[in-house]
Amino acid sequence: MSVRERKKRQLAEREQSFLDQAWAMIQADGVLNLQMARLASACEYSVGTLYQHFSSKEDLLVALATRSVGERLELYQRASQWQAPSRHRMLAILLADVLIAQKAPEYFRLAQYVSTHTIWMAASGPRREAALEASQPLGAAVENIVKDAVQSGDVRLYGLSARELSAGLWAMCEGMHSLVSAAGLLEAHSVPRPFQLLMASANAWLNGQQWRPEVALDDVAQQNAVLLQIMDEVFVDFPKTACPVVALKDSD
Amino acid sequence: MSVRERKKRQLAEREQSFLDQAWAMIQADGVLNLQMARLASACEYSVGTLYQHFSSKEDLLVALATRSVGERLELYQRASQWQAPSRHRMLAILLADVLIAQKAPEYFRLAQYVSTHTIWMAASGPRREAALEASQPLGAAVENIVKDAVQSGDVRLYGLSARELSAGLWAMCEGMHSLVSAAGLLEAHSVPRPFQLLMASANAWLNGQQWRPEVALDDVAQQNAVLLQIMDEVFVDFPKTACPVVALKDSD
DNA sequence: ATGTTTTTTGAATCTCATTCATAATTGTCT
DNA sequence: AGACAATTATGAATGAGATTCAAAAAACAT
Repeated sequence: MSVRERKKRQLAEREQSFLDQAWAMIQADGVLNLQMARLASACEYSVGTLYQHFSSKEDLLVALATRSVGERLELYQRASQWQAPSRHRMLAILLADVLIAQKAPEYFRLAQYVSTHTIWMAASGPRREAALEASQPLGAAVENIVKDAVQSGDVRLYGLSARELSAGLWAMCEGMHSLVSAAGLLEAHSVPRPFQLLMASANAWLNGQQWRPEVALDDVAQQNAVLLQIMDEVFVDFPKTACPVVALKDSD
Repeated sequence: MSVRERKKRQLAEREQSFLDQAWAMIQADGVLNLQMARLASACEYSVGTLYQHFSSKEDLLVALATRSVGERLELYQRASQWQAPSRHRMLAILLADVLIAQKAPEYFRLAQYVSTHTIWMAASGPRREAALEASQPLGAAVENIVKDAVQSGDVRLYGLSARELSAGLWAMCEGMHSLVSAAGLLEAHSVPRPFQLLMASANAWLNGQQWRPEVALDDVAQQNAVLLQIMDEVFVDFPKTACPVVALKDSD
């Protein structure tokens, strides 16, 4: 019966190669220029075969976004498992997203594009299910931090669930990435260094939740120190120069 | 020379009628099903004429999003000019967006779709400029509140500009609307009543900024009271039943 | 070896956005 | 008014690309 298995595996492999290729093409030319026929022939298959895997282009895009959750998750889990105060771990989650946005701007663009009602609804039902399923571990990683925080008395839930509590920060993070990716918008509103602002704003939110240890809003040095510490201890493999979040007040 | 004037006016009127019709069609069938040819013939003009106004479909969508800023602005200005503590006025801004999202869900979907890198970049440069320009008054309305707040000692800027300070809340608001419009996402993460959560989270952020008068996080009754007051005094013309933000803890 | 089922193929189809040569209208000048 | 020029409007034709599906190939079963 291992024939069945092998078949299935080969199918899955082909699907991955389609996605690999699609990702490469998107990174090179942007989502708008991805063409199904081009993709198929780049993978040395026919369009028909491609359509056996994905019911439509949108379906493929959702699959792609789903798959690339993997890298994000890896960083989230590092943050979640880091031996440090819960508050610092929450900041590490935000920083993870910032680093990804730096490293692969197309990642967030794709995620944003795909979660648009228009595109989202054009994907197949099962594909959407899978995408939601894949995002669960991300939520779980954050939930894990929140639960630790509650347990150690760093924060109180006031009747909310851990997921609900973190949703505010989630929204802030998503929102800032959206604003950033709308070229010119933040500049037009005189908001430079959006990611630094995100971190500062997250600190305000955490303070507002009375998430210990609280940090003085004007103590930029301390806030930066934490971020540098995260870079040193959690995201060592990222160049510190690629971290656009430190130093909100002085220098550049 | 009034001939020139009349011409110009008629041109503008035609453009509006295109946008009116496009908006109606989008509300009925969604962005995905808007067809340029259909739109043109519904307006009793040829496609060519339509293309004299908009360089592409994306261009039209951006124009549409730009125009519908108007209604939003009207609500923002009410919030901005309301005679009430600055903190309440900030909440009124958020509530304005929630009310619009309730009344015309397609508004936020369109805005989100349009601010996608993919669509945004496919619009013409001047159109993008105009869109950014049109969003200025929204920013100004908020900025106005922040400045009042600073003046009356309700909040401190700590070296940020008024716009920068408000960007965190802006991101949170945008982000939550994005999350909401990705069907099933919040449900999958067990986050019901996102708008209530948004308001609660905004309160946390405001507290974190030490924005006076501070509010106890667990005092749901007081938080609700403020929202109801806003509905009563600022958004009287909206049915209170259409306000999905009150009562986070009990009832439904 | 032969028939049957499954997979793959890619040319043909279909849907639209976009263009542009032509027609219609408007404006100008005598 | 009529003749010529400039501007606008038209919609059939074009083009780009997603999607389909009848036919061919491959895999499988007997």
